[in-house]
Amino acid sequence: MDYKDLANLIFPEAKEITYYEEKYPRRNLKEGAIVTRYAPSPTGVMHIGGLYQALVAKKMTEQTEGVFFLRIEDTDQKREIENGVEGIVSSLAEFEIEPDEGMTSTTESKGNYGPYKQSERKDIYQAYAKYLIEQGKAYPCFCTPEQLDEIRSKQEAAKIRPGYYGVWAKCRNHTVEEAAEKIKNGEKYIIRLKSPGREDRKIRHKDVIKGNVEFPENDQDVVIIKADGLPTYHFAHAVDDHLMGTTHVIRGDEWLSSIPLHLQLFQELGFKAPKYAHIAPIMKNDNGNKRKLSKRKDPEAATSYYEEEGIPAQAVKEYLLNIANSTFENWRRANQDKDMSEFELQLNKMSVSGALFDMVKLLDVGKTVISKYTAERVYEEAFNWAKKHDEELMEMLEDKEYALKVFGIERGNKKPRKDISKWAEVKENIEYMYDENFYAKTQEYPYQVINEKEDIEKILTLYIEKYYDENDDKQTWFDKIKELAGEMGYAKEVKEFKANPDAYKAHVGDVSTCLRVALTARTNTPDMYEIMKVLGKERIAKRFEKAKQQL
RNA sequence: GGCCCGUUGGUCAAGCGGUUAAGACACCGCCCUUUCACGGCGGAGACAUGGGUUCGAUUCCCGUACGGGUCACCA
Repeated sequence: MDYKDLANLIFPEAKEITYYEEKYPRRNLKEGAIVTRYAPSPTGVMHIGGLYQALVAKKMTEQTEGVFFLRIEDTDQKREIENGVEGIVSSLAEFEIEPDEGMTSTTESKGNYGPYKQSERKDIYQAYAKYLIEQGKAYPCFCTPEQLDEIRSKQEAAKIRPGYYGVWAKCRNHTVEEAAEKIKNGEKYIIRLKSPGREDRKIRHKDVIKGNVEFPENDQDVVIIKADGLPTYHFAHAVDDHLMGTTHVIRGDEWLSSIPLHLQLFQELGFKAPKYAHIAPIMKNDNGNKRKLSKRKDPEAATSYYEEEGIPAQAVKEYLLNIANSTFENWRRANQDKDMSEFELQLNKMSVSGALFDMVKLLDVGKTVISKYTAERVYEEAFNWAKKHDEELMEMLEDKEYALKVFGIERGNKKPRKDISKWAEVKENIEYMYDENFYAKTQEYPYQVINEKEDIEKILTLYIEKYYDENDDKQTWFDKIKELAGEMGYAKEVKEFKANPDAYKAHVGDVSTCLRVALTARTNTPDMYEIMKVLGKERIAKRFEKAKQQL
């Protein structure tokens, strides 16, 4: 009996690997094209770190006319959650990160290198495991979990490196006959790699992001096929990425220390190893300690958070791109109207250590992004968001014509206002332009310099009766406020006031503020001329009446 | 604990042996302006630490401290 017989005993049904090698031919792509993937396990909601990886991977393939595919790593049935795949697919879609190949729903996929769900690739893994066994590079292990625990305890007690290797790898030394015997007796087993590595030797490797790294060789006889017949991550990674033609493995840096194992697996299987790019995680400051953004503790760790808050997907992506390559910021400033797909991301310029997530900066990106939108687009997005998350806002926005006027204030010019960073802020931002909300909620008027009852009353009365005309252009409109200021004995020019502060109680700016407060009950609003135009004289007059009553 | 990786202003970060150590966000001041924003100008603020190597170290080497990752029939 030889290895081949043992392999046949273990996997009698498995095909020759040449079958798969021929079924999945090399991809015909142009020189330098990157083939990479996003390969999550469907174990929970999508994480911002996953989105980050997917974004980077997608961009690299776009830039090189390569292929980006979505592979589902569901080899651990215990951890899988319901609708896990659906969640991943829809999250990616929400951020417009469309895979060229791979899963498109829980059950469907596209592309010629599938299945793209590992649980459906069992026969493939087994064929390659069989291939290794035939060559004596893998073997069945009959150790029970209890025995494994025992080994570990001994190792810990003796303060030596834990694991299944060297003299501790009992089943490694079984003869084929012994192994066959045990199998025939019905003993349970898994398949382990017979590692050719030695811990006292080093391997050097160049990671695309981390640069040169050095590790001891892998000497662990890791499990490659589990008791349920499915592969472990490591084995599936090697087989899949070989068959799918992956050129670059872009993944989280928690995998960096698996490099020796993975390289060894590729070596033993006779595959050409891909390039690796290990991305640093996105961190969070937790009482002075840095830690990974956690789904449990940090709401902003879930990609759904951004949709709920109404932070545009584009803002999230631009922020992420900024973390990836800080040169993005400069590029963005120089190319304000270009699509971010034109920015050329460079893997080797990515930071080797994890960046702290900065919500303030994200929101700033959001402001800039939204400030560039047309009123129409702001309306559409805000309305869509409101439909899902804010009924009151949705009702406000039902009158589209009016809403467009409101969103059109100081928008579309060279220096648009940057006052909305996310859709959840819209209501607070425009509320006062809606009479129903305005009258229901306004109790206090924050008058500033001009705050005496008679003065305010007089300003409001004079302004509406004598000065305001809806047909005035902006200059005339403002000149009239100056005239009003003059009539009231205030300085018509701020400069005049500053030059001679004792001659006046206040200046034209203070008059404006007084009007603004009476009109909106705030000190901070966009251009008042435009606001008045939108409201119309009648509504202005009504608001002034209320303001007077409240004095 | 072993093995890896890292450490430039509050945050994100340029930098590759000689720099006044960029820039962005946040902060402060000024200007512009009817106000608020926007914009412009300016300010404060950093190379973790100790040893080497070198004419010269933020940059190279070693140690220390701190942070992160990893040591499963999880990915």
